[in-house]
Amino acid sequence: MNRDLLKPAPAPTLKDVSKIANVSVMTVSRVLRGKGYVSKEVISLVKEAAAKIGYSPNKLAGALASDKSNLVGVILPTLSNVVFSEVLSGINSALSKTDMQPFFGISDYSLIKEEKLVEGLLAWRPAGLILTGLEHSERTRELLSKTSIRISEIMDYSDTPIDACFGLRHTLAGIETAKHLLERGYRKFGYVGSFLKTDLRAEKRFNGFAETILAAGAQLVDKKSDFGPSSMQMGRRLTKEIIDQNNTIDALYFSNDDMAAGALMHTIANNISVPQQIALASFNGLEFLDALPLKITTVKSPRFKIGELAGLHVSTENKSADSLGTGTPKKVEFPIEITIGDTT
Amino acid sequence: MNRDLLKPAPAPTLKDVSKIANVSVMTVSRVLRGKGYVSKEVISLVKEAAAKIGYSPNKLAGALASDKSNLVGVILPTLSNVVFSEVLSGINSALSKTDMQPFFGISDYSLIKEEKLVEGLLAWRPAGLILTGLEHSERTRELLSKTSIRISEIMDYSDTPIDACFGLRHTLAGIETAKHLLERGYRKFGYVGSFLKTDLRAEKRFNGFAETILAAGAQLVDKKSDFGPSSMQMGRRLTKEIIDQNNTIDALYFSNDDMAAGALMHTIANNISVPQQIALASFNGLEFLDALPLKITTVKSPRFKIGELAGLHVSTENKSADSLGTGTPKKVEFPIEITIGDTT
DNA sequence: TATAAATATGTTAGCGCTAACACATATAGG
DNA sequence: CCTATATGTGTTAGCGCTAACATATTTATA
Repeated sequence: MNRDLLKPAPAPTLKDVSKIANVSVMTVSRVLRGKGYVSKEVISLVKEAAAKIGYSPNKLAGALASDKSNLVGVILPTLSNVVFSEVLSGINSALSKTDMQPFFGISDYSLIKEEKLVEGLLAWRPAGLILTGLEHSERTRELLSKTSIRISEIMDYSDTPIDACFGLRHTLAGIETAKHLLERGYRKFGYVGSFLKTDLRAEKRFNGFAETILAAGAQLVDKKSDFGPSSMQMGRRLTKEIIDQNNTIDALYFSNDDMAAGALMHTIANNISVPQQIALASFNGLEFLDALPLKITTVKSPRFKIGELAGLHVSTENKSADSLGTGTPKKVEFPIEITIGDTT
Repeated sequence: MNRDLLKPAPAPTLKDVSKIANVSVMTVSRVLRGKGYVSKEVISLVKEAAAKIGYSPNKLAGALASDKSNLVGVILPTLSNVVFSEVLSGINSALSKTDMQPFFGISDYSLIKEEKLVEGLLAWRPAGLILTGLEHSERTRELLSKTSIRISEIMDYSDTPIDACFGLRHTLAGIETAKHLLERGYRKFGYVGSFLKTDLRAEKRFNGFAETILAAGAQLVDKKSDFGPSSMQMGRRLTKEIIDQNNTIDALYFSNDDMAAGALMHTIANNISVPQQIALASFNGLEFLDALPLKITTVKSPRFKIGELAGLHVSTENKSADSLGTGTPKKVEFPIEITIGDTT
């Protein structure tokens, strides 16, 4: 049978259910939402009728009428980095415990695309919005300021978020990593990154790192960066380049674990001893680092947890959720925790 | 200023715009949707008015009134596997070229959860639905059969999908991998998997694999499986176990690349020569394999492409999209392509 | 027993938008 | 010049649902 030819029989409505159950539409609505007073008998009557005709509530109509949707918009810069699928996983985990429904957009690290996405998602009148990062276009801020929905800015941290924020200070992550490497005695540094100029948080880490080592009189010998998503392959390739071109570098700092893991693969494949010949440090603390032959020194980012908190925040009723009191937190700064591995 | 205290000024409506532009609501609607006849002058008038008061269309109302939404529901088994973030990425890539808006749910490889998700997503009257796999609960099928929206089943392949399907035959993938290993002379096999009994596609690959080697008179020496998401760590751990407990195994087949990569790390850390002492083969062909010291023999799955095709399918108008003719394809079976690496 | 409060239903009036139709006016074709 | 078609705008009537109010009826409470 060709389902394209079947004319779409209109989906049953509350009215259809109400006719069968011999009650008013409103009563059916009450039963199906579990709101208001309805007698036991009517409840089962209605539920049977609804089941019988396969009633499916129309949330479009419900949201329009009640002026509240259970949609939550999520904007992430990319999906090609596990970091953000883990964040999404955390968000989903929090939301799936409520009746909230996540929908999303990918900004490709572009503030302009973010703006378009905010505009588009806002048209669905969501109950909340989750944005990545603290940097937004002027117009994005304007759009956001005109609404009163809950907003979570994630992955980065500021004391003055638009509404709520969950993350850590990336400059500080760079600083702490630099301090650690300086303590270990490294003096000639290289940096290997990706998403040049567009990954603002990686940029902050680099800046914190660079300032710290320079202030200590150490040297930033070279810096390799490329456009496009970070990956083990890119990390391996750029590491080969930077090592081949600079024989004085004694430590490399990476924009993230993927890149550093690629570097480690290069050292393994080329019998370069780590950390004796070169030290490696990065950022994120991804789970898979545990499986590598050498543990890479890194800084943990609580990705799943951040997603959970953000999801929790946007799915909480407006009233009860003060930064004071027993409500869910509005600002959480995660401390910088260096995981010292075998590579430094 | 406490934004919680600001009473939410109701968002401007078409009516508000129409008053300022001195035209009817319908004309404003026409301008903003670019549908129907409107004079140049009125168009700019209306656009100015809309911009002035910061009008944002209410898609809930629009979708309800026109009985069509641009929402596309996506159900994936997990986000903790790059495979599915790449699929999601492909879906997003296709949809972002249209005006379709993806929203999603995670089934945790459970058909019951999938059923609940289908029910929930259907309540938003989406234009299409993307499901992972061919297996669904009876009720899921019933729900789906009652609707006439576009449905893509992805990752697996069947000649008789509900509506459309994009993927490859997993049994065949297992068979081909087995054939390759048999050709290479391996005879004593081990299998290392995850998501025991719940990852139906991994199960199909294993079945195809096992039947083929047994039929050839070779031996399945041991099988290690664990619950929970696959990962390099799990792969490394289970590989250590299976090797330590079976000194006769000469080749290992893995449920996927993550697991196999973990195995490779184990062999590197323990100076086990691959493929001389033990061969490794797996499934997916993830990009990051290219960065490993040894290329793992695997079977490519076109994850991004599948996502794109599925997104394309559900975002296409119903009429033009036959399996015949020039429309978008409804069934695409990807051939099994073994990438022979250094590990077999 | 009177009366407030809780329980149980129904009625009315939209939410913000668009389809469908009606009615103009302009332009084209013969 | 007159009709046929294209262009431009407005009116009416919902989409399927819920908030708010109205009205019973029952159950507590003093």
